[in-house]
Amino acid sequence: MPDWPTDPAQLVSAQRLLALETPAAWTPPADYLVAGCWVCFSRGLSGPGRAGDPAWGAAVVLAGGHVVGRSSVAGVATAPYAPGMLALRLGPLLNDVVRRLTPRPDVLLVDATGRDHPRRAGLALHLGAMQSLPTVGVTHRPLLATGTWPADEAGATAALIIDTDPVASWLRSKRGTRPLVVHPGWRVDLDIAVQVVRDSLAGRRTPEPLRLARQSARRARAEQ
DNA sequence: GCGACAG
DNA sequence: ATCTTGTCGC
Repeated sequence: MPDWPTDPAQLVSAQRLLALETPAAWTPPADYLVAGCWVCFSRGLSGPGRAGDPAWGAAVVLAGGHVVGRSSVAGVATAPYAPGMLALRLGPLLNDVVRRLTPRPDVLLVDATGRDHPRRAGLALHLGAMQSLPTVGVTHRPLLATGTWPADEAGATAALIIDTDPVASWLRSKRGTRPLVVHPGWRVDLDIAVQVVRDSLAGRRTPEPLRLARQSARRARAEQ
């Protein structure tokens, strides 16, 4: 496995190569294991931050709605946040958390974009490629893509496009709440990405693997 | 030139 | 991103 890029020029170059790759499409098996990963920072931190910011990462694996594995780690951010460069800030820590995760999930949810990115290679795609793991991105809003919201009905979707390319999808995960953005990641296409997120909702707005990973990361922070 | 900009 | 607080609608 190659090392995680450590400077902006290296990341941009890695993203350009990543965008050209065409790995075999993945489809979920019956009773697949779905994981989520999350990073949280010190309370009160605001703005883009900087390299060395204390950070806590966690990942949770679910099987049929039950937690079957967890990992968490205390570490640091490796760069300030900049749009299109999130992988430089969070990549090494998330890579570490996911590497320690057992059992190995079939698919991983990441709070980041995929093809909705200046070089069509957001962190959800990048993390999956580094881990050889199918990934799905879930964010509150698009990075570059545009599209109107879906109907206010649970499960409704609407296209998010860059130029004419559908790169992500709005998904109304719960009626009466803001829709999520679902991003196909490594080895996952748009329809499968939406299916995986719908499968993991458990009636809430936020997919259960991400909600539990966030909870786990905050718990790790509280123990410091 | 200006604003917007995953987390 | 993170956090609190308040307010509204069911």
